[in-house]
Amino acid sequence: MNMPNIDQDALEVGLRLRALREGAGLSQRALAKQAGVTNSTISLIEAGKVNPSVGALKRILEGIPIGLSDFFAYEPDGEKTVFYAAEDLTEIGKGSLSLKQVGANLYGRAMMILLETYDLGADTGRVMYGHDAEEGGIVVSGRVEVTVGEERKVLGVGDAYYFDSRTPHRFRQVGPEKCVVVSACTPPTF
Amino acid sequence: MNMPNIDQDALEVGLRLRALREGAGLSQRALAKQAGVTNSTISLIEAGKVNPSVGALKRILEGIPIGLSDFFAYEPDGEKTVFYAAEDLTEIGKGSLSLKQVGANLYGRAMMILLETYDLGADTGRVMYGHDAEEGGIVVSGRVEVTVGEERKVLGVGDAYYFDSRTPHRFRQVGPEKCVVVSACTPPTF
DNA sequence: TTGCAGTGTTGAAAGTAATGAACATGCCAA
DNA sequence: TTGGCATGTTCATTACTTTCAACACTGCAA
Repeated sequence: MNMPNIDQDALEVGLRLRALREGAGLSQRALAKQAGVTNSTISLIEAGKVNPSVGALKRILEGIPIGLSDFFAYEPDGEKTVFYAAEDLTEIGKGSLSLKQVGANLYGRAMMILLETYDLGADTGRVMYGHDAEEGGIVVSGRVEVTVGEERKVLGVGDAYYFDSRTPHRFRQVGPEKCVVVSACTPPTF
Repeated sequence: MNMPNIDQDALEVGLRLRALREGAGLSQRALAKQAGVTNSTISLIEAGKVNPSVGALKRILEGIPIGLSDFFAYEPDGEKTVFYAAEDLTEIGKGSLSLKQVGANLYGRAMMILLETYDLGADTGRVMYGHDAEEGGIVVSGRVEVTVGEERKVLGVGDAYYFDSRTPHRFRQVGPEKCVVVSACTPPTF
């Protein structure tokens, strides 16, 4: 009598919750305590054996923390996507640095692929990512000065880089034309 | 024993569902039939008397149709937001036309405010929005040629426009510098 | 009026999620 | 080994969502 896809949805929710919880470094009991539910509830949800109420899920997600909208932003339909038209890239950039992401979100992905466009004079400033991740890329057009730790180098077309995101790093456009870089990085652990 | 905010959340979900259902022009029974649940379920959810399961809510929303992520994108926390830092604007642009939206979504809003940046040569092409809406804006820098219906005019700094979105319209950057426009438009009715 | 079709609401019963207390397992130290 | 402490899992009970059927109401037509 029950529609079979309910189990499918419940399992999807469960797998996602487990990934997020483990990514946050929390045990079922730790998250349960913070969320005000029992560890059984989380266990059953993660195993896909129940179809949680939105209230329960909301409280649990608050302990991670993540919002319901972001949680559901990863929908099963999206995971089938393989090809992306150029205009379908998700724009996440700000200012003179344009970042176009392949896919609308990172959920379930091991990598984030970016098309980075540095306008003339674009400069990320010195940034220090706190999360444990790695990133690398290849320059497609223009030139960019890359500083990683104590090392500094101007990269041209075809040049590449790869480093640990925890190392302080900086990108600065140089030369007369915009710089385009295709990069990849492991996502921040939730 | 129960936390009082559960009822608050359930009511929030209910009010939102009712607004969306009525906006879609569906009766409780019509939506229930399409979603594979009973009208009682929808009635109780909308009244905030129950805390629906995600499976039930997902099936119901599919009949509207709207996804869970979009449904929850309107969160009570978000409605308090009044000020937005420049870098917090939501980038929704594509290609040489950058669109930065004030706020992450339109739910509960009567208007969408955009910061539009047209790169050199940027051109929207002739567009025809099917929904009943109105839009207007003021040029902040640069120059843009605007075509609305049979009328065409080049707007400079301080110039403005206002028209019905259903009228075919086109924006094309002209002159030696990028063009920046602050615009507003009424959102598509859900 | 009467009947009919539509609307949303409300009861008791059926079905299911959440609880609380067990259980099994693995790891580390004494 | 033994104990202790953490992990995730399972089961019967409790609590709640969902259903089914009935209800009250409105508008419209015969």
